[in-house]
Amino acid sequence: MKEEQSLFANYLKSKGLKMTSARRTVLRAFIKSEGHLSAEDLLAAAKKIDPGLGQATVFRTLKLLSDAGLAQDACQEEGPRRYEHVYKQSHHDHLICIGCGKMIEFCHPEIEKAQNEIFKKFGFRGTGHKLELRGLCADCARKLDEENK
Amino acid sequence: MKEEQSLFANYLKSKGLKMTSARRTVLRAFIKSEGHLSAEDLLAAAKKIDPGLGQATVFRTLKLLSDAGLAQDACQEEGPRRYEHVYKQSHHDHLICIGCGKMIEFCHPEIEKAQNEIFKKFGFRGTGHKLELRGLCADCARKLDEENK
DNA sequence: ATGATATTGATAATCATTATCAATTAATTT
DNA sequence: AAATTAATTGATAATGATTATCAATATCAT
Ligand SMILES: [Zn+2]
Ligand SMILES: [Zn+2]
Ligand SMILES: [Zn+2]
Ligand SMILES: [Zn+2]
Repeated sequence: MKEEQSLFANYLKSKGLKMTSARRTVLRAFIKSEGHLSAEDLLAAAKKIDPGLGQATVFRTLKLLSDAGLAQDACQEEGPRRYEHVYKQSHHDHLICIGCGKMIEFCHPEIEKAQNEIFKKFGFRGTGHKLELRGLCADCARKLDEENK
Repeated sequence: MKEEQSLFANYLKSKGLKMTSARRTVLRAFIKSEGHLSAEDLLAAAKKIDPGLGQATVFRTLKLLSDAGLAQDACQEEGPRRYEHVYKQSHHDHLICIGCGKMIEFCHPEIEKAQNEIFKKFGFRGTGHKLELRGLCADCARKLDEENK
């Protein structure tokens, strides 16, 4: 928490940007948050700290947090963009049930390794990736089978 | 081509929907297309066949093609949704340069295999996945290094 | 051909995000 | 500590992509 604070502060200073109370508010709300949250979610959380906060500021600050390496956009389901913590957070990918929306986070080392091979093969300097597996969870698969019976 | 025609016709019939000239136009334009195209792209192509075609129809038909299994949405870069052929097309994933936008399609069997393991591990019935690797191509990496020199 | 129903294109509406801008605030310099 | 400079803010308008609405039209099983 304190660490994320100073990481963000350093980032801002390095870019000639200012640490403001609005940004502190958004950062605090983001740090307290969990999972994948949209700008709207974060605005709601931040307004509990400062009701006067504007929504544009949340969009702007979320982008800064992303540039600063504190946030990254999580799986791109339909709907608004969603962010999650990246600082001190282990990398993971997402498995989503297209029936009920349930989401599972996982990390598969071999996939990660294979991705590096791809980068090398095509002469790329890898910076990241997004992997999203989609399917039916056991419950939803069963339900579907019964319906089609 | 003829095959995609009849696949689509069958899909429509199975859903109680109608094969119309507008849908035939969109399908023809889609079949002739290559790569990843947006609704706007497809509208432009389809208007060359029938200038009176409405854009809403393209959005609607693209969704139908997707439901029918002829199209799927390709990598989700910023901007509008993009579709690509799926019928008789081998599966592939995408490698994108964040510098110049260059995109490479690849398929890595081990990644595919590992994904099936994940599905099994969590009791899912897999239906698909989207993997997007991001990085700098050799050219862009070199340019960046020189700038930061 | 007839009738029931799906479809069309035009248009308005929606949703998420960005741009604009005058007033305010933060960091620097005196 | 005040003045200076430039970035930031919140409100609001604008944008871009997509979806909803609806009266007129086209399709298809009968
Ligand atoms: Zn996650
Ligand atoms: Zn489920
Ligand atoms: Zn592709
Ligand atoms: Zn490049």
